Amino acid sequence: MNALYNCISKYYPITSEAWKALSNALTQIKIPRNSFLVKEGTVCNNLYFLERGCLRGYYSLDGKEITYWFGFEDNFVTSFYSFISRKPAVENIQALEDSTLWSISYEALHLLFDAHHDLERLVRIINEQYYIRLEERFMAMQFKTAKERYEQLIENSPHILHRISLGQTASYLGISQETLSRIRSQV
Amino acid sequence: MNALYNCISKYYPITSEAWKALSNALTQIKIPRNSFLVKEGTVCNNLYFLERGCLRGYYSLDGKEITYWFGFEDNFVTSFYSFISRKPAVENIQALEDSTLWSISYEALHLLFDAHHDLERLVRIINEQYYIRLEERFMAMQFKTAKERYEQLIENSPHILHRISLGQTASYLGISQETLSRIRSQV
DNA sequence: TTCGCTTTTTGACAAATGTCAAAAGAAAGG
DNA sequence: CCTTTCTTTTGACATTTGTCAAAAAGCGAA
Repeated sequence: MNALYNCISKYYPITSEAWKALSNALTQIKIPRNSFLVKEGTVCNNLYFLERGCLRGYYSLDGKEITYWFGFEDNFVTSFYSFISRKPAVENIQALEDSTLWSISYEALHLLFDAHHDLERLVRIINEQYYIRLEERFMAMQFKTAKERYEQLIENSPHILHRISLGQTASYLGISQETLSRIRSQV
Repeated sequence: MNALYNCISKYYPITSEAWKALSNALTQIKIPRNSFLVKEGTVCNNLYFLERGCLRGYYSLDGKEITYWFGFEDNFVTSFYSFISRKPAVENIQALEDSTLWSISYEALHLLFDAHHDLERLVRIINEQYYIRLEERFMAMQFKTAKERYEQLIENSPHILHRISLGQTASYLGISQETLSRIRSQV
């Protein structure tokens, strides 16, 4: 639980009462490689913190799997749309490695919000940071060529290249596996 | 100020004290067509609510203006990255029509957060909804063809087509004006 | 209406990327 | 060590989209 504490402290230092309440509400879960944390069509009722391992989020489109996200250590994870709107998820989240997470339910989290203004602030701040990251990715997707996006990935997230297969990385970049293979051989 | 009250009530009904405090912190501003609400290189110190008019956000890239966002009535507006991180904005926000907005400063907003848990919750919830919208646009950009994105725009935001020029709409969709013109003639 | 300006459309061609199929390479299990 | 399976690379070609230039259409002011 230390990793989580350190992680949230970087966003906003909550009081020790708030931390105590939060840690009491958390459950540790371990899932094996290839198993699912979220399945499309079901409501995602939990917010997770990924302590160890690696996950990917993907959509099914015309029989293909399109990866839109990877999660590594110290990432918060959920089907954001489903968790917030309480509607069935349209995407899957799957473990790419054996993974250890901490889990809190929607209900428990919102009870904590009522009791601890602190915690709601923490989540507001984390949300904002995740919004900014998404915005950056959106801009890159709209304005940059495949090659530029690949170079940006090397720059910003080199770990992806080591832990993720080419096909899934290509999907994440919004290009075909063959195109990524060719870009890579140019550099 | 009614429009704002109605708008936020749809997200989360705040107490009348919180509303009183909020409305006291707001300033009305009116800006003429073509003037700037945010200029790149400057820190955006305010969060705005657009009561009447129309705005666009754009980047300058290789001498071209790339529009990434339009705002209409009942939208919250700011350079999110700049407002949150307190760093200079990389984009511009410009009025496309004479516009009326309500403005609150970063400092005032955060003082209100301290005093009214309510208001912080409201903003958390609004942020979450805006996150979901961005996520949807991101998915469309990654997975859909220009034509599909255009059809989705007709479906979701037909008002854009009436109030925005073709060139700016094309930029918003991430395609060239010529391509959009050709797509339009096919349908 | 007519002139001048802006926006939209069209054509010709180039560049980027996708698709399909096959070959090469790497990894895992017996 | 060999076989099987999965991943990556390569080739040939199709499709999508971009770029540049010019024509056409729309629009406001005199």
